[in-house]
Amino acid sequence: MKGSTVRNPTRAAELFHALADQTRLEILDELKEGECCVCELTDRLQAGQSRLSFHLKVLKDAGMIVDRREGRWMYYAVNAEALAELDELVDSFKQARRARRGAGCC
Amino acid sequence: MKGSTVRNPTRAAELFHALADQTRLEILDELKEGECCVCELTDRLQAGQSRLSFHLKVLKDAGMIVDRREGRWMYYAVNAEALAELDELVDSFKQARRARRGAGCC
DNA sequence: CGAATAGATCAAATAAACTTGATGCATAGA
DNA sequence: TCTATGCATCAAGTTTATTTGATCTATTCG
Repeated sequence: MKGSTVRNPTRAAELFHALADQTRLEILDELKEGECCVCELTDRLQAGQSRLSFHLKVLKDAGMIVDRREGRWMYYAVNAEALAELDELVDSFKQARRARRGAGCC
Repeated sequence: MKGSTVRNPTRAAELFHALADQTRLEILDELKEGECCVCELTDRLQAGQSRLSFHLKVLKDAGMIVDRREGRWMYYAVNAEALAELDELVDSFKQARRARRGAGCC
C-alpha cells in the first residue's frame, strides 16, 4: 500500500489525466494483452519512438504501468494496483446521491 | 443507449479528460451529495463564477453531469449513465493480462 | 416596463500538454 | 574496444486548456 490514494484529489487528477489521451489509451489497450516492449508498440500503434516514449513516461509516472528491463528491451505492463485505485475512484463518485438538497437554493 | 461508449477511444479520452482536473473533481465531490446549484458551488469551492461555469460545461459536454433549470437557478447533478460508462471503461483495462507475450521481442 | 440576479459566453492572456527531430546512454555482440 | 540497437531525454515549436474580467441573456419581482 502506498497510502490513501482515493481522498487525494491531486492523485486522482493525475491518474485520470494519464488516461485522458487517445495514444495512451491505445497503449493500455495493447498492454492489457500482456507485457510488451516499446519496439512492438511502435509498429502496432502508428507512433514515432520519442512520442511513444513520452506517453509511456506519463503512464508510468502516474503509476498506470510498470516497466522492466530485459537486455536492451524495456517491457511495459499494466499495473494492477492502479486498476484497483481506479475502481475505488469511480466508486467514490457514486456515494449517496439524494434527490435534492434541502429547501430552496441560495 | 447512445451507442457503444467503451470501444470508442475518443469518447473514453473525453470522459477521462473531464475527470483530469482538480476543480472538476471537487465539483463532482459536491454533486455526489446531491443536486446543487451554481451559487452553492461558488462559495463551497473557492472559485469565481466564470471559472466554475467553464468547468461545469466541460463536465456537461462530457456527459458527466446533467443540468436542470428551476426559475433562475441551474441545478447540476451527477449523471448515473456516465458512472456506468466509467465502470465499463475501467473494466476494459483489466482483460486477459497474460504473463508474457510469446517468445523474444522484435 | 425597468431593475436585479443567476449564469452563460466571449476575448485576451497565460499555462500546460503534445509533437518532432536531435542527441545521449546503456547493453549486446563482433 | 568498437559498433549497432533500443530507448530515454532534451529543446523548440505547436496545439490545447485554463483563468480572468467583461458582457450578454433569461428570469423574477416591483
